[in-house]
Amino acid sequence: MVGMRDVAKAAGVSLSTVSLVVNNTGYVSADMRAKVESAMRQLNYIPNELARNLYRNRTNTIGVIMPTIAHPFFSTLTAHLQREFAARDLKTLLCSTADTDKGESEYIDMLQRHMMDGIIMAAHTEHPADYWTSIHRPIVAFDRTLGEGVPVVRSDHEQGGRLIARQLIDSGARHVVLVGGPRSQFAEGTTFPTIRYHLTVERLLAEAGIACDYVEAGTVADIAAHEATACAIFEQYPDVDAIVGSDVVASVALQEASRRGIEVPADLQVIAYDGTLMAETAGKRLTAIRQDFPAIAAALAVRMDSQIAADGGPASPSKNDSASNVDTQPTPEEVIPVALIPGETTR
Amino acid sequence: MVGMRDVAKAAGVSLSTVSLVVNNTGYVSADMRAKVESAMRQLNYIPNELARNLYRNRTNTIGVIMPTIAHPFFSTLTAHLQREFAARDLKTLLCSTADTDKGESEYIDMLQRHMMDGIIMAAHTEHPADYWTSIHRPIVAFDRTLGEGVPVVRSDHEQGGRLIARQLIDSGARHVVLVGGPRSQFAEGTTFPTIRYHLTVERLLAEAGIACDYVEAGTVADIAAHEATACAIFEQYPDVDAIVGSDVVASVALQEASRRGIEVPADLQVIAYDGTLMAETAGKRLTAIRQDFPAIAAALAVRMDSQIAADGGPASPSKNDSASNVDTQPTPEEVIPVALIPGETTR
DNA sequence: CTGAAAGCGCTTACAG
DNA sequence: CTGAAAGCGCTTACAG
Repeated sequence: MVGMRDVAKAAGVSLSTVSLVVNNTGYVSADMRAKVESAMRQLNYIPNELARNLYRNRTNTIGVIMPTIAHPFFSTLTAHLQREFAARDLKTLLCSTADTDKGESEYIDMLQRHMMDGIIMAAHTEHPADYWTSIHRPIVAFDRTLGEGVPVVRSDHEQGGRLIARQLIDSGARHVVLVGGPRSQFAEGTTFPTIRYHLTVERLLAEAGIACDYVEAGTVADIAAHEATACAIFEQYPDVDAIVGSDVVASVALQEASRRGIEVPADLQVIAYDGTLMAETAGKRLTAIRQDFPAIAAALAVRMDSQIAADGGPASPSKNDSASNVDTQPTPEEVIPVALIPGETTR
Repeated sequence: MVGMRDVAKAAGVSLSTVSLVVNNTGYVSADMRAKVESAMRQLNYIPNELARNLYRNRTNTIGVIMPTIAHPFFSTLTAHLQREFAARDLKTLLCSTADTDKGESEYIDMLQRHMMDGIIMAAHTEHPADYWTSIHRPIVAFDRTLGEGVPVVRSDHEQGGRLIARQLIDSGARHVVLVGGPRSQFAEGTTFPTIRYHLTVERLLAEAGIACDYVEAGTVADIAAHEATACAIFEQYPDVDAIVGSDVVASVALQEASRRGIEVPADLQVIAYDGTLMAETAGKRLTAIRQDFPAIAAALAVRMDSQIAADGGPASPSKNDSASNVDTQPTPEEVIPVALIPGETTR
């Protein structure tokens, strides 16, 4: 491997001069620069990023922790995140928990060992808040509360709930089935804000006197379970006339309705929550609550910027129980609006 | 940051002893080990991976170059790749060209700068073969030929074509429309083997005297174009009675057929090529040629293993025009069988 | 403006 | 079995 030393020797200059040229830093006379550049070309010199990484204690890599990239929600989110990061010269490392049998802890470990500069946390976690707040490295949460000092970006699920409820009420729905994650996630103080749309829908429908049942699908990574759940709805609630669930659930429910000869939207309305590509490729264009992926990704990246800036900032005075390198402002929570995109599956 | 030096000092031993304990290498007496371990715990020592990376000239990271992770084909492939890599303690770096406006060259550059140990190349490329063969670092191609010394793993698209043709012939199709990438990719010596299934289908249908038209969809990353194309088919070929395209194209075509009141599969058959989750969430379960993602990922990972082993191997004798660190056996091409999964969209 | 030196935090021969 | 030393390939104060 040809290194800076070789270039320096060939150009007849010192190591530091080569470094200055490579990094385009400081002042180097024109002919020095020329000599170095020609030597670099001659030798086909390529700087080794690992050495820089060590010196700077940075990898310019952000990990994205999520259940599985195979789920359209996360692949869409990740695509947008990658765009934001790339614009900042940051790389995107895939950290799927379901695709690898690695838990979040292993990825956090990698963060601690400086294999990444920060982490976007978008998977469910069972860790108590003090686990997350004790990490003292750049973390930004997507759609879940991890404790003081960990900024959160999420969609406005209450608004999503209101939009769904209004649609259902206005169109005269009478028996709504909501499909979502395990009901245990609804506990007070849950880290999992997604379910707020369910709570909002339930409340508003109750006020309007509309029947509303909740059906548990498996966890987000268990896509087969979603399919089974969607089909089972029709057995369990033969008079259902509206189904609300993720894009996957909604698509499969729509397919099953068609199989049973149920008219959509006349006899059954279907609303998808997420609004990924899959909402457009189902049997009909699904009416969907669309999460604003570009805005979410942009907000996450901005938060990450400041977490990283704080991390690189003034070293903490070594009393590691009281001080942190990372921003500990009262947890900022940024809420991104959603929109109801009318499709062919609602009246 | 607490480093090995601090641990050594606290434990009253030398740096190397700490290193031996951390890496669990060589022989360390029990009480030495105990002292070191307690010091590590005390100080909450976490090894800095960057230093190791520099020494070993390795990052244990594989980049996956693809058009966009938002496309179900690539998100599925990537999920499986990540599983294989994780089992080998390798991380997966996302390298989407369409999601970042970065070309493959930028990712290859990162490979050269040792920011990754290897690359899986699964995007289309306009570079001539000598570009790829001149890189001399671990690269494994998925479904495209990049030149001597770059191993290829691909699905058996000829078999896929035969399965499709047989299905269409046996079911009495009379006017088939094939949807695929730009026809220019069909040139002799193309780097893009995917289109072989189109060629096979065309040939077999011609032999059977069945009409077959080819319609160009946009590039794989341009999903909106796929949707438009699928709809346009019905205008352009009113008597079409079978459509073959990617999962996305097939799903949208099926949706459009339903909108037009066309009976599937009685009056129109639809076959999806890929067999991702999306083939299951369309209006009906799509009959699909399923690419064997687990097998593909496994094969890619095995090839990557040996490319990396060769890369770390004996240094080339510095005559960089004749020798390479990387395996230059006659290009191995591994062909993975596909399967036709019957669904509700064929007769 | 340029060069010699120290150092990023670890690992690994090599003596003892 | 343990320690002192050199080194991974670069960067950045610091003298000249």
